[in-house]
Amino acid sequence: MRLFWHQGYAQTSMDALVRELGSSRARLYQAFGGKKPLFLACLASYQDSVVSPAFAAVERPTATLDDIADYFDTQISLAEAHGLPGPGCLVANTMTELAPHDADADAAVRAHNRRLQRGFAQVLRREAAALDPEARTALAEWLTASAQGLWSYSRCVDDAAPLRRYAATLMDLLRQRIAP
Amino acid sequence: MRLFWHQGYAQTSMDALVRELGSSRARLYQAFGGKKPLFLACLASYQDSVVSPAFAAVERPTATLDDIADYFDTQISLAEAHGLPGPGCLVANTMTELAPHDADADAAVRAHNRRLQRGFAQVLRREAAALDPEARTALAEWLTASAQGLWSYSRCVDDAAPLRRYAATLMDLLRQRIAP
DNA sequence: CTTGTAAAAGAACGATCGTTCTTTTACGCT
DNA sequence: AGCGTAAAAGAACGATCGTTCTTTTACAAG
Repeated sequence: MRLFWHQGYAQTSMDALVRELGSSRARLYQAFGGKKPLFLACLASYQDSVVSPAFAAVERPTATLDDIADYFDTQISLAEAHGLPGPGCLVANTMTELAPHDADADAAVRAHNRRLQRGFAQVLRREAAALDPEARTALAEWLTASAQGLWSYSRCVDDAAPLRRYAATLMDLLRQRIAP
Repeated sequence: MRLFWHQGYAQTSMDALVRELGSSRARLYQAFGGKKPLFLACLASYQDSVVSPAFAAVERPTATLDDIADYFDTQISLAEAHGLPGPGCLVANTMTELAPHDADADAAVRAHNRRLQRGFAQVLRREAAALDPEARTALAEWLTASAQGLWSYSRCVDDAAPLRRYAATLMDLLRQRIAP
C-alpha cells in the first residue's frame, strides 16, 4: 500500500511491490490476480487503516464541529509525520491519476467522497439546524472537495504550517456561516 | 500538451506524443532534449494558453470579487467543454503526480500557486480592506488551495453542477467573511 | 543534372514493464 | 525413510518504454 500511496499506480512496479511486501510474485498473482486488483485491495485497506481511524469520530452521532476540525488536524499531523512534501492521500491521488481512466477506481473514489460528505452532513444537521437542507448539503459537499484541496496542497509545501492555516480558515468560514 | 494534460506524465509515451504532434521523434529530441524537458515546456505553454486567459482578469488592478467568481466559472465551463469527468488542470495534476518527485515540476507548480495567491491577495487588499493583512493572506491561500480541490473534484463528477455548487459556496463564504 | 547537406522517418537498442511458467523447496502422509 | 503435493522463488516471455542511430528523403547550390 505504501508504494502506491507514495509513488502512484503507474510508477509502482510489481517488482517493487514484491520487494516491499517480502512476498513472491507467484503469491501476489495467486492472491490478487494482477496489479490492478492488488491496487484496489490496497485502496480498500487504506480506507480501513487510514481513513476510518481519522474519520470515525466525525461519523459518531454526537460528533461536533470540533470533531471535523480534529479530522483535518489529524490528517495534517499524519502528513507531517510522513514528511512534507508528502504522499498526500491515496484516495485523492487516485482521483487524479486513475479514476478518470478506470471504472473500478472511479467507483472506489466516489464511495469515499460519499462517505466524507455523509459524515460532514450528519454533523451539520445538528450543528447547523437553522440552515435549510440544501445549504447544509452544499456545505458538506464543499468540505469534501476542500479535503481534496488540502491533499493536493500537501504535495508541494515544505511544512505543515500552510496546511494548518488552510484548515483553520476552513473552520473559521464554516463557523461564521452557521453562526446564528 | 493535450496528452500530458489528459493522461498524465507517466501514461503518455513519446510514441503517442509524436503521433499527436505529427512531428518526428528526431525533431522532438532535437528541439527539447527528452521527455521531461518537453513536459516542462508544455507546462509553461499551459500557463500561457489556459491559465493566463482565465486568470488575467483577476490580476487587473481593478479586479473585484466578481472577477474571482468569473475565474472559477470560466474554468468550470472549460472543464465542462472537455467533458466530465475531465482532464482537470495540468498544473493540479502535476502537483500530485510529478511535483513530489521532480524538482523542476515542483518549482513550476509552486510558481503557479504563488501567482494565484498573489492575484487573489491583490483583489482582497481592495475588497477586504477592513481585514488585517494576515487574514487576507490566509484567505488568498485558502482560495488557491480551494482551486486545487475544484480540479481534483472535477476528475470524478459526471457533470458541472457539483463544481458550480462548490464555486458558489466558496464565493458565498468569502463574501460573508469580508462583509462589513 | 549532379552533388552536398540538413531534416525527417523509422529501425533498433537496452531497460523495464506486467505476466506466465518452470524449477526448486519444504512439508505432511503412509 | 520415501514419496506426493502444494507453495515459493526466480527465470523468461512478449510488449512497451525513452532514447539513439541509421537510412532515406528533399531541396538548394554549382
